[in-house]
Amino acid sequence: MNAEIRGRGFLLKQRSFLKFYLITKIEQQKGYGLQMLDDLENEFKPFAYSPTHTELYKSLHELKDEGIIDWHRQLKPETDLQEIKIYRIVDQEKANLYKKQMKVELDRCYGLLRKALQDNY
Amino acid sequence: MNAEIRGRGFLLKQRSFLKFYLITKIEQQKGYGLQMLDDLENEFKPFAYSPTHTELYKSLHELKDEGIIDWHRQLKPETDLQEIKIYRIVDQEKANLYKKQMKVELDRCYGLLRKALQDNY
DNA sequence: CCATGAACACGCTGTTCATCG
DNA sequence: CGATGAACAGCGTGTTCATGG
Repeated sequence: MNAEIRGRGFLLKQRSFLKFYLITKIEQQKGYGLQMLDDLENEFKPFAYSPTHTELYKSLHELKDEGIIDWHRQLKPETDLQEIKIYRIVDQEKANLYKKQMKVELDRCYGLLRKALQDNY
Repeated sequence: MNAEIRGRGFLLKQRSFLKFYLITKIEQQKGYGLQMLDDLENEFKPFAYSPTHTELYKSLHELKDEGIIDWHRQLKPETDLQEIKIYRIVDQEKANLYKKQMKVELDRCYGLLRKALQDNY
C-alpha cells in the first residue's frame, strides 16, 4: 500500500502526486482530462512544473483500476460535437484513504526539504 | 547548467540532492565515503530516506568530473591498514555556485509541496 | 485542431557483482 | 569484512505516434 505511494526512496513520485491532485479536482467536478491538465499547468507555472498529458491519463487510468474513480463519455456542451470524458469518485472511502496516505508522504518530503535548507545555509 | 540540476520536471533528482549535501559535508571535513553515508542515513532516518552507497559514489565522481572536489588516498588512522579516500573542495567558487543554484531548486520544490498541502486539505 | 490513448525510448536509481587491502 | 567501484536491470516518465470526432 504505502509501497505504492512511495517506492522506498527519496521523494514522492510524480504519478502519486498527480493522482492525489486529480482526486481533489474530481471531487470538485473540474471538467475533463485536458481541462484539468490546463488548470494544473497554470497553477504550477510559478513552480516551473508542467505535467504532460500522458502522465495525466496514466494517472486517471490507475485511479480507475484501483476502483477509486469512474467515467462516462459525454458530448462537450454548447460548443461542438467533441466527445469528452467526465470523471467521478465511485469510492469515497478509498479516495479519502489515498489522500490520507499522501498527506503523510507529503509531510515527510516537506520535512526532508526543510532539513536540507536548514542544514546547508 | 540548471538543466543539470533540474531535469525539466517535477521534483529535484536525488543525485543533485546528494551532491549538494556532500559539498557541505566535505567543507566540514566529514571523513570518507562510507562514513558520510552512515551520517546521512542517521540524519535522514526520521524521514525514512536511506541513500545507497552506489548513489553516493556516483555523486562524488560527478563532483570530481565537474572540478568541484578532489581526493587523495590515505590509510585509515589508528585502527588498521584500511585505505580510504579523503575529499576536499578544490574550487570553492564552483561549489558556492552549485549550492546557490540548489537553493533556488530546493525553494521551488518546497513551495510546490506547500501548495499541495494547502490545496488539498 | 481537440481529446484520449498506446508504443517507444531514455535516464535515474537500486541490486548485484567485482576488486583490493 | 570494510571501502570503493563497475555492470546490470527495472521502472518512472517524456517524446512520439495513433485514432476518432
